[in-house]
Amino acid sequence: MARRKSGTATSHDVARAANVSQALVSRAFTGNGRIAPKTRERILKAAEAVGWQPNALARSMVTGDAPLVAVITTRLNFDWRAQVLSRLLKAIQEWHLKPLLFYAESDAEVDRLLDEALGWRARGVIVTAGVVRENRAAAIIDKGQFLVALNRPANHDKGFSVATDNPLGGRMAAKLFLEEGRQRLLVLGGPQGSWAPSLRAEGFSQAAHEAGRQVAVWNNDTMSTEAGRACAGRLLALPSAQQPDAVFATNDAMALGFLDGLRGHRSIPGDIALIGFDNLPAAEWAPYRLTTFEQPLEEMMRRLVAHVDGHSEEQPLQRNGAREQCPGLIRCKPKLITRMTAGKTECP
Amino acid sequence: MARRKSGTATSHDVARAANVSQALVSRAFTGNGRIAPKTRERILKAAEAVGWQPNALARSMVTGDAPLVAVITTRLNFDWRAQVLSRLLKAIQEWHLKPLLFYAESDAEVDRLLDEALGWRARGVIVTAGVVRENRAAAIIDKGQFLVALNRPANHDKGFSVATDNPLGGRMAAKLFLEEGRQRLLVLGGPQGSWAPSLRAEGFSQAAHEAGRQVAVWNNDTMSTEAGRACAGRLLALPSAQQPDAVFATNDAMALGFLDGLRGHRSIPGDIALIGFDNLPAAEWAPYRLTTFEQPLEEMMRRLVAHVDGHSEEQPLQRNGAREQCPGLIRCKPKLITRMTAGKTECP
DNA sequence: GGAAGTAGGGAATACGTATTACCACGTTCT
DNA sequence: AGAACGTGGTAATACGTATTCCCTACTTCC
Repeated sequence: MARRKSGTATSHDVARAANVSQALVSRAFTGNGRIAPKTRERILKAAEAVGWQPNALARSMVTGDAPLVAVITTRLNFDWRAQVLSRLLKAIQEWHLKPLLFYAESDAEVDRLLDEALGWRARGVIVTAGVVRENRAAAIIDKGQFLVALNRPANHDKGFSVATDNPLGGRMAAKLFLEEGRQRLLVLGGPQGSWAPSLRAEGFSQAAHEAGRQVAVWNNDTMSTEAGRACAGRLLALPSAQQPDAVFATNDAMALGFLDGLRGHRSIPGDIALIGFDNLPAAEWAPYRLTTFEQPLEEMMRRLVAHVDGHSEEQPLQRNGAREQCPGLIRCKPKLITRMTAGKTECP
Repeated sequence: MARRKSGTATSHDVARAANVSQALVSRAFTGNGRIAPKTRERILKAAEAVGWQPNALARSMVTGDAPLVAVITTRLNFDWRAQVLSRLLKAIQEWHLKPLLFYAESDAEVDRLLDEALGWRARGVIVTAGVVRENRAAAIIDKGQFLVALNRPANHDKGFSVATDNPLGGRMAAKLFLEEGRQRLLVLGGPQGSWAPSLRAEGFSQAAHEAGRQVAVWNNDTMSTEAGRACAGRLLALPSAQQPDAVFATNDAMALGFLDGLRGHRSIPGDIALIGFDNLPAAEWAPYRLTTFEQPLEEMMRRLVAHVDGHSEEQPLQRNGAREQCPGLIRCKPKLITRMTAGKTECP
């Protein structure tokens, strides 16, 4: 199990090479104590020669603070996750923190991974996949670390959750359909108990109900393109009087598959209008031209990292107590990207 | 800068709570020394009560071995990178290592990030983006750490490179076109000096030349869908006598954009056959049905991690000295996925 | 010219854990 | 019964760095 015990140089080696004490080597690299510029220069050169640089582990131990952030993620198969992770990594890097990644195949693994993350004494944990059980959330926060959940509940009073304003997105989609005069509304939802997709569907349904329209909801366990294609088949099998003329897919993957399933059978947006969610790159490709919502990833990451760094004195844009049951929730407004599948005045 | 100095519990606290020495607490968690099962149980319970678990940093320091792997990555915008990273993270996790991610926006940043990675005394570095300069590679390997490059050269005698057999893929594509009787061949290449795309293009050209065919190569700086679409426009503007009837795109992103650019103007594969590389999820979507090469990611990751863990006694499948100038190169065979755009007997 | 102050640098210690050396005690074998 | 041995545990030390406290020598000011 144990590897090399001492192959690498230490600050003492550098000290010896530069004819100074080890303390000075440390000072040369941290810039904390008093040191003459000339000797500092000499030490840096000696370190270069020896091929040494500060051991981040030892440094973290003595300062009692490791510049690490744990990030819980999962398979990057749905593209959206890749978009999130990409910008998250960039934001973390710009904050001069190091992301330690934990890959959770299932929600059940999250607990164990959180424990491992705690073991590294990271500044905190960013959860982009899975569910954080309340007692685990408490364990993290009670130790003074932070907990940030992305598009999911933090499950703790002092937890922090950054999310798109999902209900608002749903309401906006419904509003657009109603303005177009659509009558029979359908939602392609996520799994039972999911957070973001359910809130999108709820917002949509609520706005539709207020306008006196009924809404059908079809839940999907995977939210994949395959699921979207299956929904298209299900729709085509319906008696024509019951067929929806407007569909709100709670993510783009489903919307794209749905479009493919309808291709050749229905005209879009003539027969059926469609709105997605996420604005994946593929949404603007020629065969799709999908009207969808862009989540303000830049803003979300900014707010997230701000909280990470203890700047949690943020003014939450909107807090609402009852419905989403998450005190530390920051919601960012989604932006409608209008393309061909909905919202355009029907062109010749 | 400095955070909490001592908020968290230590093994001494646990020892006190369980009425034992600190050494026993350590033994209870590592299972290394002799300890009575009964007291071990008691200690574990005490730790649970105190809310303590081993400090991975301190542990790494004393054992002289941190179970960390540095991973250099970049923007996950081209989907392919997401596929790679996803499986890489999974493989690393299964190996009980922790991936420390470094995000490089440009090749120039890689040097600095490698230094940071060295600072964490990781077991080694996995490079999936950017270029490793030779002196940096040497710095890593001379310290006894490993260096693995994915689909790029390791730039060091003892470096290790896991890649698809890119030239083979190119040759296979050319062979398929030739069997179909295609006459005018075009390659959508990558940037000047790129590694994998260039090898694919070279393999293709070489096989074509052996059969007496000429090959045009169009280089693309970004290899994005937009670049592919631009190439389609360029092709359509050509005099019809010069228009290619077979195109090998060195990645799927370009192939997909190329298809979109041709849509409505040319019939595929009647007028033009097309082969891509990577087998992105979108390649099998209804509007594309792209014939392409799947890279054996599972195998690549397995070999990669095997090397990471010091099992570098691997028998390289194929080593070739001269052409690719990389002694520790492992090449895995790409797999042709035949769909509509090439290789099918043209169906009614 | 002496006193006060300051800059530069060294010795020692702490961080939290794993591990080695060592000790006490009970067991087994002759 | 005495010796050899195994078991369960403790004290002390090392890992590599940051930091505190202290000392020396040099500057500056009256």
